[in-house]
Amino acid sequence: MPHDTPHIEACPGCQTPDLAFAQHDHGHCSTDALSRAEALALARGVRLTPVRRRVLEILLEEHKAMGAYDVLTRLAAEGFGNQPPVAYRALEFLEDQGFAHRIRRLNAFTACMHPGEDHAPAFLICRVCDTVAEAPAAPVMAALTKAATQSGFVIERANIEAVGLCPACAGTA
Amino acid sequence: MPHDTPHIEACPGCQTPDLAFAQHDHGHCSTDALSRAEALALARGVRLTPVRRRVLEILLEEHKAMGAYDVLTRLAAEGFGNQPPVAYRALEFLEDQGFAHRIRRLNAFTACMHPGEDHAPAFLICRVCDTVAEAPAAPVMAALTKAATQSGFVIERANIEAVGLCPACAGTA
DNA sequence: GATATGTATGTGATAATATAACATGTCAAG
DNA sequence: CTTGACATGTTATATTATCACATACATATC
Repeated sequence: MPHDTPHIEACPGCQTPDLAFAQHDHGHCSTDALSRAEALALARGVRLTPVRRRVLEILLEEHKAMGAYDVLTRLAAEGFGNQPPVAYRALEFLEDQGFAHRIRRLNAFTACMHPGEDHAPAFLICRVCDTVAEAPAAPVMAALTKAATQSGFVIERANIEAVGLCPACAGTA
Repeated sequence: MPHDTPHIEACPGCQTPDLAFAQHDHGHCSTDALSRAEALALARGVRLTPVRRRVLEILLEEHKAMGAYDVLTRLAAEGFGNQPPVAYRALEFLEDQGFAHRIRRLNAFTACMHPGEDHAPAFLICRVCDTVAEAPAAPVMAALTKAATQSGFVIERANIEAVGLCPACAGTA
């Protein structure tokens, strides 16, 4: 494990969804997520190749969601392929591995801030500044699972996305 | 009110998400939703024009989600316009009025089964038979709102969509 | 080291989804 | 009967996503 200092101590803010909205040491935030992804890939025997790694880095630059074509533009500028499948494949890999999430509402992707932590995330999307935060959604999923179970429905995957105003933008308005 | 017999008595199954999954009097189910929409449109002073009404009828035919282009094909065959905006505008109107819902996961639309009831729906999407059910999501929304509020985030709209197996398809497998 | 095998990437083409912009038509108020 | 607001039609185009096939690269085996 590359984490001799527990994540919770190194970056307390990372435990809360406030993180994305508040000022924080984003450098740590992103390098931590990246090193976690690297460790997980190693452990799982999957390859975090240059394109895949670069896409993750790009997604990690900001707490925003990026469209596949935005990612592709960046990749192309850096000498990777410039056709859509290049971006979509890398993004699909990252999503499969839980290193990134797809935000259906935005037709876009965002880096996972807690790779490997087996979380059921809900996304809080600020419609003003476009910041996307992962909120802890265990209680939300529990309620959803309960409702589904009552109908005999078996949930395999769920996406929970909320659009609204982040603290900063709500304050300004 | 066009509902002298309460909906709950006329169609007990309609109060539960089981509805969409179970055998039921779908004729009642759909004419009821349609007449509710008509009444609401009248009350609100908005116009349920021929195209809009027809799109709602089409969506009401089944408990499935339809893509805008599928709707458009049907409209065109019936003498309405055959360009995408025709379908998208009608669908947008229906969604704005709460007569239909957009399922982001499927890039598709489904009729609302409880128009006017001010519900926060969660959708249960069967990946085998494509049935889409509206589950009561008040507890889910409550949990989500709570999580958001703790971060100072103000939710304006949310979409909650789950993919999995409906009772029938889960039984078969 | 040569080579077979699976996986990853590159590329061209195209499919599927969605919107912009503007012209025309319709309805109801004044 | 005209005006203004809303609705529809149509052309064009933007955006998002996938298919199909060729090439390259890693690693396991001989």
